[in-house]
Amino acid sequence: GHTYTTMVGILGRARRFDSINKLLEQMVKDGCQPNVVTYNRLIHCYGCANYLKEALNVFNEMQEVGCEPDRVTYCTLIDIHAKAGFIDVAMSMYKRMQVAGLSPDTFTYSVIINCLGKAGNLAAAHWLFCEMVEHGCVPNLVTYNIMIALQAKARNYEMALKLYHDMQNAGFQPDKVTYSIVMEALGHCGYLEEAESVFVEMQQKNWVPDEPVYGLLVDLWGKAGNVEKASEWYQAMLNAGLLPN
RNA sequence: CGCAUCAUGA
Repeated sequence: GHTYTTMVGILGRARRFDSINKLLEQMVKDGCQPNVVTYNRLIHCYGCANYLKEALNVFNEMQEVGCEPDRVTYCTLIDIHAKAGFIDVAMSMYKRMQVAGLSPDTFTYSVIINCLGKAGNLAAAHWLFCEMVEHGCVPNLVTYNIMIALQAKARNYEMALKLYHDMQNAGFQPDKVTYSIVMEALGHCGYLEEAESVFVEMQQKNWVPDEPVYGLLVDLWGKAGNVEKASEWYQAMLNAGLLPN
């Protein structure tokens, strides 16, 4: 049983779907019933290959043979559908798993929140953020980063900054991504000096700025019409040994 | 019980 499940994982990574199906036949012939993990791996492999319909078929099949989908099954399905842009399917899976008495983990919540936000459904994203807390699922650094980015994109800059502070109160140190999101928000507000001071703070915290961070500053100053500042940051990037994209 | 899903700035 274990060996078969392991093989399904290996073949899945190699995208050998025909071999997988043969293996499953063999497995059943040997009297080994595929278990939840076998199915979960199968669903994940189909999802990665963008065969979402097949993934859903596996989901239905496993229930027909009396194998109850678990938390990972739902998380995987939500994950692959959200990433492929099928938020409606992801959301209905979310509802289904709640009916089954399960709730997503922090990763899965983050994926859904991010996708809802990207689709412009900020209200739903925020609602889900609240719901995950109610379910006792603790937001982590990435979850906060996502929420800050969404608020910033919706131009709710004060809300973004509030979350930025909430995050620190919750005991999370901002990382490179947080700083870059905050800098972008400040820049779009026209607070370019503030954005630069965030850059300084970031370096004080020993974060090494990467190309996107420098690129952001070049872009912000450029859009503000300050060619000197933009060139300055461009030079700083080159001095840091980074190449423009 | 374990194995299996791993998200954010360009």
